[in-house]
Amino acid sequence: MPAKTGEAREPRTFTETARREQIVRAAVDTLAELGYADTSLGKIARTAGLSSVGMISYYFAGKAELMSEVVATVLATAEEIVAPRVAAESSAVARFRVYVEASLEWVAAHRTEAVALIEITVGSRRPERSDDMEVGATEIVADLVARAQTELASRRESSGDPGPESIAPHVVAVAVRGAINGAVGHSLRRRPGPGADPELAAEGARLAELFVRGL
Amino acid sequence: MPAKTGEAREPRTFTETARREQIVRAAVDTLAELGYADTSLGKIARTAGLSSVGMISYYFAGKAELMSEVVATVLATAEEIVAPRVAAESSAVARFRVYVEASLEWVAAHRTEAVALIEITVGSRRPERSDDMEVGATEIVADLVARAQTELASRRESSGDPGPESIAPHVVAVAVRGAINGAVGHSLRRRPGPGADPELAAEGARLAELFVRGL
Amino acid sequence: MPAKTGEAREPRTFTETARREQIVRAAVDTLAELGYADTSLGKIARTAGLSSVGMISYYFAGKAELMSEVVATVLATAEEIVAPRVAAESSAVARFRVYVEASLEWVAAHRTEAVALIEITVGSRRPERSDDMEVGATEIVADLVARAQTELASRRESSGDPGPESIAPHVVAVAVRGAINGAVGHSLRRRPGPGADPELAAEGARLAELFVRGL
Amino acid sequence: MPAKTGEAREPRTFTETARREQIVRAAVDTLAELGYADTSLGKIARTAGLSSVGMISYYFAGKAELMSEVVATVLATAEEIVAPRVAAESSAVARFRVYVEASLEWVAAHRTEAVALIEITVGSRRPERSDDMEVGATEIVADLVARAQTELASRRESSGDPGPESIAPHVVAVAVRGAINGAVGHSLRRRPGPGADPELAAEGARLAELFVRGL
DNA sequence: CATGAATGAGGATTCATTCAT
DNA sequence: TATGAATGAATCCTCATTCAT
Repeated sequence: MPAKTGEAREPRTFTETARREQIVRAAVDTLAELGYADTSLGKIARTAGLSSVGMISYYFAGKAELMSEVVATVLATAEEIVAPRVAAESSAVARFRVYVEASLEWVAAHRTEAVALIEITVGSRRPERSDDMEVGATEIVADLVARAQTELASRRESSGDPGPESIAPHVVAVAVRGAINGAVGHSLRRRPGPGADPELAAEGARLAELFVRGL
Repeated sequence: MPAKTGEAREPRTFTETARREQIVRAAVDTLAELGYADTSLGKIARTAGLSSVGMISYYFAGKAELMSEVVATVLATAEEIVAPRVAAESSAVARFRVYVEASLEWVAAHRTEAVALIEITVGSRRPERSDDMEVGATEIVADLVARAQTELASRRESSGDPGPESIAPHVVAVAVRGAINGAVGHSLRRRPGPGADPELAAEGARLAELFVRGL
Repeated sequence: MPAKTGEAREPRTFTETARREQIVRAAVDTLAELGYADTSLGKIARTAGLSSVGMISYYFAGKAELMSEVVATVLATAEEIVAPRVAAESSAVARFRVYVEASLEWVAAHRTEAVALIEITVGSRRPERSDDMEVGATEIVADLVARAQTELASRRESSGDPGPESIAPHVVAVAVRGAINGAVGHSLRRRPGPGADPELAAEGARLAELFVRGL
Repeated sequence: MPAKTGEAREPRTFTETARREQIVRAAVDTLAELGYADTSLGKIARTAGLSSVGMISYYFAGKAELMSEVVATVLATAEEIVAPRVAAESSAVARFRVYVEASLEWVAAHRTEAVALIEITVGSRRPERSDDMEVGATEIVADLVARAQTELASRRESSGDPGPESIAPHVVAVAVRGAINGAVGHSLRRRPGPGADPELAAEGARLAELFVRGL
């Protein structure tokens, strides 16, 4: 009975950690391939090369916990890529631009993970931390947007150009997040199956430019 | 033996049409409430007030056909709203702007249908006409974008202002579609349950402005 | 989706009623043969001669509902036997005596049902109406005891004999119920397997006499 | 490789004995709390604070052996209390009376153990020594009853009072055992959860009086 | 001594579909 | 037209047991 996660941080043995990772990876693949509705523990077990479905139940307290772990794991890898690149920029506008670019690059390189994330977010009604994730992401973007707008406004002010009125950061943030997710879906429709999509990465700069102009 | 297909256009009697509509409506409600994964024919039947599941099987060849019908029906009502408003505009930029506004207005007024649509699109991997729908919608938007960009370019040319380079219409289109769908998801997270979301409608103009600036 | 019982009194078709009875009967037999812990829907289905376990789920909302139905059904047949015989007596002491005798006669003739009842009562922690049943039965007996004691007291009073102090009706009632259930268990240990136990019926009069003396 | 049997009387090391006791205690608690049907080795292990289920399998040959041990252990403690008190009495009637009182006192003080015992006896059909135990107990009581009846008869004879006919000792014994077990069940229904039930102890004298009158 | 890994069977339940009426 | 009966697969999960370390 190892699992039980969420409550206490029990020490994890090596094999347990390895197995959990293996299962999470298989879950990601299965979600991306079949969609949330057709993803069952049995299919995941088969994908993982496990003989019994019970093995998953042995390492995870239930389907919900597995899905939560998938969300947490995938989000962590995404943040690992995006966050430092954003932090490295010195101007607010650059930070916003890099967020969009880096997000699309991550999504291009980890399309499978991105699809899995979206599947869980949309497919599952019970909030398994995935709602929080989209909410959290949107708030982060809204903050980036607000700062970029302030920066732009002060630049214009010094040049005597009033410029157009700012669009509510929150609206821009929702649009940005939607555009990123939409790009993933579009990519999957254009080029089904697993693997990266270089075209997607190339869209990053253009998408960033699109939104920067809109600020 | 009525239904059975979506291909052969058999004449439909009155009660048959009524029943199908009733079932489709129940399917939409159920999808929006429970999500694709938890939507079963049984649940739909209960929502519809039908005592037997067999009734659905009687009018629809299978779950897939019902889902296809849901997609088709919902899409039709959306187009009914958006298309004429777009057509009524005289300039290409106005048409693009109105597309975004009208889309968000429809989505605000028919949130349940919009959610059902997204659920089917994302939740199920078997293409039940919903992929075609998103592909088609994106193409339409791309066309609107391209024409608006041309119009803007010719205006600038006549004023001697070269202006910034245009962003690939296709990229903009994907972003627009994604932003619209994202707004729906966000609205649902912000205000769960059925019913319209006025806040959503109010975002339309701002979202449109955002993208027009980006053109 | 016929079942759903407990909430509304839906009309029952003939086959449905018949099937439910068949399943309840099989459940009683299985409970008596294997004990609560080893009684599964699968075993019940096999006993009932049903090919699929799903059939039970089709007619009962769940295992709990089936168990409740078993309790209700068995209790009803017991009451049908015992209640009128008790009511037919004119004196309170006779009513108490007949309650014990009739109870043991029912238990002797329907040993299987009696065992099933005890199995559910003891084996299941969630109160599926079976706790209420034992509580209710005990209260009824306590009432019979109290009235019989009053009657005996008034008889003694008229003869000038004070007699011994009365034992709390509630204690007697618990003892009576326990003795009846204990007799069932003992009978099963003495003569395992299904079928009636005439010896048990014969014990009724003696058991009744035992408790009447104790009043 | 210690346990493995209940037959061979291998010498037990200290830790082994301690572990077995710990597990048995946990089994008793779990049985009383969840009932036989919901008691699994896993639950017992958790109750015992053991991290692995395998630990139980290491010390007991199987679930059956553990249950047998539970029965044996609990019975031993009960006998330890009841037997000497019975033996201390000089008259047969007093011995019978004290048996009932002491039994209820033990049951009141060790309600958890008593419930566990009943759970195993009733819940499981495979005779795990628990049948023998109830059979044996009944025989002991029957003997006490017979001797008490003889004693009473000889007393009456010397006073010239024929008195009522004796009730078969065996019937009385079954009733007594049933009443004791019934009192436990009733106590649990009245006051769920673990811990002693003083009310139960108080019933002992009244229950004893009830049966003595009946002799 | 003790643990954790692994397995395979069996648990209840839900579901889409077919069929007879 | 419509209903309810029936089926069998598939779902998630729990369990007792065995095994290697």
